Amino acid sequence: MSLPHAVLGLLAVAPGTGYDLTRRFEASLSHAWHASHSQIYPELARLQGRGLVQEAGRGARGSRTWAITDQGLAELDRWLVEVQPNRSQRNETALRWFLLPLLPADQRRSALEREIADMLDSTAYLEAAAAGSGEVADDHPFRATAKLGVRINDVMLAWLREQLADT
Amino acid sequence: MSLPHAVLGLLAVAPGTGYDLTRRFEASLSHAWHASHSQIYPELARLQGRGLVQEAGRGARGSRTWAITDQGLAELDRWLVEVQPNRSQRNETALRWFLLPLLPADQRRSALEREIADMLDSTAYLEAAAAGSGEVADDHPFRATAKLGVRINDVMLAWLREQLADT
DNA sequence: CCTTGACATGTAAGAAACGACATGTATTTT
DNA sequence: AAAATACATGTCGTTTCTTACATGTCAAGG
Repeated sequence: MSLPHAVLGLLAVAPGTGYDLTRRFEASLSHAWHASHSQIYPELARLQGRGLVQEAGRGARGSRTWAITDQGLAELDRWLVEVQPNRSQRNETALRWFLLPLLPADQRRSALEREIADMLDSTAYLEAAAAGSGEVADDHPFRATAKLGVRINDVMLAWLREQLADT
Repeated sequence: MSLPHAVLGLLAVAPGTGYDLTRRFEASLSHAWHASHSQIYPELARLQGRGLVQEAGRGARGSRTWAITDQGLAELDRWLVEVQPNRSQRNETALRWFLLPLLPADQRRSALEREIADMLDSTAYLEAAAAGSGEVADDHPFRATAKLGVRINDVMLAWLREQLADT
């Protein structure tokens, strides 16, 4: 169960509201861990109960800004360093690519074309992130990861095009 | 919910028992979709109820061999071609890599070293699969996907080493 | 002969996640 | 001024997943 550590990680970069975290999950973590607001709000309450986050102020529209505590930072470090990683994954795209060879050639081609189109969208998005567009500029700690994403996408795109050529 | 289609996909390659499918999930699908036997047995029963798989014989130790039906193949194709892919993921490794920049340098280095070691193991495994070791030899439909896995691992390994050098 | 390990199938309780419901405020656009 | 959109927080029923429990067979090695 990685949700609490994903939330702690995002709050370690900057404090934020539940709403804000929901968007950051979509924007930065979408290729790693998915969570919706209906998970995030209860998780913030649990983390507060454990003393790992605290309210750092209230704003307009009843918003509550959360910040990670020292205990929370310690827990995040402990998890990253000491806890045995769970390498199991759930990635529907990977499953689909795996099963693609089972399709007849014409259907396989159109499926591959859809995947290529989606991959181009994804790459455009990641390249913007890797360039640091708009965001916190150069101190942005996740720049390197976005660059990795771009490289992986390049490899995947080349593979998809090979598959299409071979079909 | 991709579990039923993952099971159908594996049965489309070759019939098998629940136990056998459990191992094939670990061996072939571990980088795409995780499922344990306690999910697989009930899922086979549900798929049978929908007419998508059928019992293809019984063997020693009370084993039941399952095969995909024509209806099952049709459903699998339909899902691959018509159903809108769900691009959300859950990948703890990706989450960890994403959060790595938050660690102090010395801890980050040791975490990176562990990741590199695990990546080497994974690559060795995938290279064997891509070469078609032991398995169904050249008609093995998932060879191409294993090759993609190897290429992605190469990119990830290079990135990890860069990160380590930069830390 | 006995033990260990791989083969083999299930169930059940609890945790996690999803999708829909529910409500309200502030800002921007028409 | 009104409407639409973005901001904002929550809950609830259902589905899905995990972990542990439970049981039994067959083959190989000591």
